[in-house]
Amino acid sequence: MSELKGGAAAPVRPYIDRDSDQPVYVQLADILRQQISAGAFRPGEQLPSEAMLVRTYQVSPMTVRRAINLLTDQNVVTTVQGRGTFVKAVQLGAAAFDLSDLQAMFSDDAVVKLVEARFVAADERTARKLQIEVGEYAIYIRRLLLIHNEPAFYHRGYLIYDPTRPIVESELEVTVLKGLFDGTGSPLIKRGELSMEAALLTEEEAAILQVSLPAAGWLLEHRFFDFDDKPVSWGWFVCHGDRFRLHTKIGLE
Amino acid sequence: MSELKGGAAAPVRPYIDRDSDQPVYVQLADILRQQISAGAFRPGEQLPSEAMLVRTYQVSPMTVRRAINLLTDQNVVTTVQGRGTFVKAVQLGAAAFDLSDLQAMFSDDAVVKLVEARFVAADERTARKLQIEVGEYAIYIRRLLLIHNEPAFYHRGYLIYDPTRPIVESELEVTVLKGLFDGTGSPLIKRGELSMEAALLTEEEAAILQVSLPAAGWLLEHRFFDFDDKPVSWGWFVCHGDRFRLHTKIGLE
DNA sequence: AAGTGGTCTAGACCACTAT
DNA sequence: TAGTGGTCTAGACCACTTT
Repeated sequence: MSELKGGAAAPVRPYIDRDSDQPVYVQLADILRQQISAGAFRPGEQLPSEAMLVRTYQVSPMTVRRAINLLTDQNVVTTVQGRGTFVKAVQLGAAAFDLSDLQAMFSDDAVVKLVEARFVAADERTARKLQIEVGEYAIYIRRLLLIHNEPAFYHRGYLIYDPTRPIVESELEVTVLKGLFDGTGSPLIKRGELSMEAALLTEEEAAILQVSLPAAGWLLEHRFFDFDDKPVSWGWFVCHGDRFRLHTKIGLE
Repeated sequence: MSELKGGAAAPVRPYIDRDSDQPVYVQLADILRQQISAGAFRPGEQLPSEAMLVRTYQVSPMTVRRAINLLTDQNVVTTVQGRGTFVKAVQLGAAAFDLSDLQAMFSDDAVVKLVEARFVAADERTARKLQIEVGEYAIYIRRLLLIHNEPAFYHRGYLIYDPTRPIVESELEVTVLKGLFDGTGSPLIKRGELSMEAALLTEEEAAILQVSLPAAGWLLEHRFFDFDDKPVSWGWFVCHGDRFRLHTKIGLE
């Protein structure tokens, strides 16, 4: 009867199913999101008040609150105290690219080949980044990450050399690179700074990645700190531009 | 007495200030985060149970819940029903780069110069992307974004031509580009797909951006959909690799 | 004054995990 | 069985905005 379009049933029904395995607040958020998506509330427009939603859907104020909070977290609506809840317009600046695609590549058929590992005396920049003295020793490592036997990532980095902390040995292993992505890595690391750049590959980088020049690539610079807030490593992942893209979506659906 | 290190006072006190303007749940989350950051709970270790926190800090279960939820949202802890709450290890794969840096550039001293706008017959790829027929007309626009009078972004794109919807005129304006970033843009757009690539600039791109070849740059491809889920535009922002970097942090602090 | 979102309570009940 | 997180209630009180 109410099937306006003769297709599949609507994925979200406009009422709360008390026996569902989905929490009520998730159901309510889904209902509202679906209504916004269908155009019932346009960007800039006001949603029904929380009190109204409480009456409409017969749930407690706290549950409505949680549903609305979900939508604010998802960048779908904004709330203004004393005024109401409003639908947000799509915002390019809110787009976020995460490294899960990269993570997927690592969990694949990945093999790390250690190209070089040696002690080096820190130059001015390295010393500053690792917060050590110029001329102090650090460990310089170069590694190549092969995926399906093809060179995919070239990693160079400096590691703090501290005989009292056995972080160095483990850092050389494959597992650490993987662990960095999936969170099974060293519990000694407290935080990290990352920055990403698009740049021309150097001759060395192109040679080791087996691409011909000129070529563009990603440079992912990273620095990690321990729980004393002291740097433990600084380096770059380099990857040919053709080898991956970052993807994301904004808005609804 | 309890000043172990004779420095500044600790920024977060290990108790709840009922008169603070910060909500209790935020204060509690801060306390726990600070304790984790200080090494009181290491990655993998278990936090005190919620019941324990209720007793310790004299707050209601719901308030503890909100504090813990904050920390899970911030990727600091994970909860496992029936087992407990555990500190997360730093996870590279969870790193997310957002375009707020880019947004900042747009809100600066930005001027859009319309380079070209004309009707084109859609080729196979354009037709597919805009979900129109091959040979149907679309609008092709090229724009240059100047920041402090320097060419910064080169934007090319195809727009749906639909006389019934006056989206075209407004799309040509500066405000739309800005609005896309800050969310004041068209309320007609429901969602978008974005993808980012590192690539060599073409001769045309390099010329218009006034850089010499070879050069590497960012390609930000975007496609936007209206509330009928029909594509309204498809295009790319191109930018010289030196002109910006993406930054982010993972872990605590 | 009336209406809005924001916080917080003090419990109840449930689902899951360990022992 | 005891302990854990997860949901939900039915209100109270507050801060803010609009009329």
